Amino acid sequence: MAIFTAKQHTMFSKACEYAIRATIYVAMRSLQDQCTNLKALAEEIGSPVAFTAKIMQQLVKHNIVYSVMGPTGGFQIEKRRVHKIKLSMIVNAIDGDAIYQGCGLGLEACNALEPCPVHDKFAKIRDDLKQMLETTSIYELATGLEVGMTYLKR
Amino acid sequence: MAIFTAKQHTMFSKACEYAIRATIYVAMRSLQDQCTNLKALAEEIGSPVAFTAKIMQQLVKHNIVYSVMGPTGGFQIEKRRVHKIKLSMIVNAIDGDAIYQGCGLGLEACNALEPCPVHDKFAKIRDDLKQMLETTSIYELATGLEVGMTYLKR
DNA sequence: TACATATAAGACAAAAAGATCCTAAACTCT
DNA sequence: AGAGTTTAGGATCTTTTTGTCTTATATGTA
Ligand code: FES
Ligand code: FES
Repeated sequence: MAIFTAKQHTMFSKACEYAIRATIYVAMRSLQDQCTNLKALAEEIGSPVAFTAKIMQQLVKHNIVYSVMGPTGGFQIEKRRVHKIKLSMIVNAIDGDAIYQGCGLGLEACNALEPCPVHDKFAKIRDDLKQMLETTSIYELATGLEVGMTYLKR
Repeated sequence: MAIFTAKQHTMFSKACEYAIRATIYVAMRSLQDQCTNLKALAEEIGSPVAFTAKIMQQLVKHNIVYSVMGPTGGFQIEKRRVHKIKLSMIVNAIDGDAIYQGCGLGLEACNALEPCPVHDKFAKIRDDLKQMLETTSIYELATGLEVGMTYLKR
């Protein structure tokens, strides 16, 4: 029937996954005063080039990275801003805030006064996720990548 | 452009949200030795009837609930099984296990030996979520609903 | 200035998710 | 047995997500 087969719902959308990977890579390059062009970026994070272009446009609009057109152009982040960019900013720009603010069972809004059955248990996880996303900077993620301890593709 | 506008990626798919709400409601009714028919169920959890039918079919296939056809028929759970049904069983049946087993950045598989940049921070959240889903029974969620402390729709 | 190269933007296409509809099969009750 | 009710299952439709392609715009260099 092709419905309900081999689904794999993930924490973030594909677009958001690419966005986070892209930002980390651009950040690492930016810390070395290097601009990153689209083709190289997509290659390094293992994402489809044209789709990545769309995502980068969004990140530019949300002031997460800036872009330079023309030869030698590409995407970059001001060095002094790298540590100010948190994961939550990227997730919010691409996926919205439902993952760390919304009701786990999809009710109109999470409301502790009229909680859904999973509210207490879910809110704990969700708040931890929110805390993690809001405190984790791209800087710390980029440095791990720079020293070869972490990977952006398999 | 209609792309990248007002997205709200959630923890679970819509189908999974309905599945969890439905199972909790059917469980509550089952604890009162009552069968629940599709129309009433969809009404109580605020879900589209036909779509809910598809979801219930999946839950039946995965032995989470059983169904009875014909008048006085509907969905039910054996009383003694209610406490054995964990949230993880429903999530796994509908959304798969990626949410609590997969890599947060969408890499082929989560691998601590070749971790993605967010692995350490993400694994902590994900393992807490897994633990929560695997230990939370539908029984405890249904009892809160029964005494009117929790709600399945707004 | 001309040319090459890079991103921006919009249209378009394919696949998956979300939702509906219709017919078949099972069951209850008269 | 027959009528009415309820779930099962397949086909179909719509919307969103994912992804591609083509053209415009900006910029560095000869
Ligand atoms: S009401 Fe559902 S998570 Fe708070
Ligand atoms: S490798 Fe990405 S979460 Fe483990």
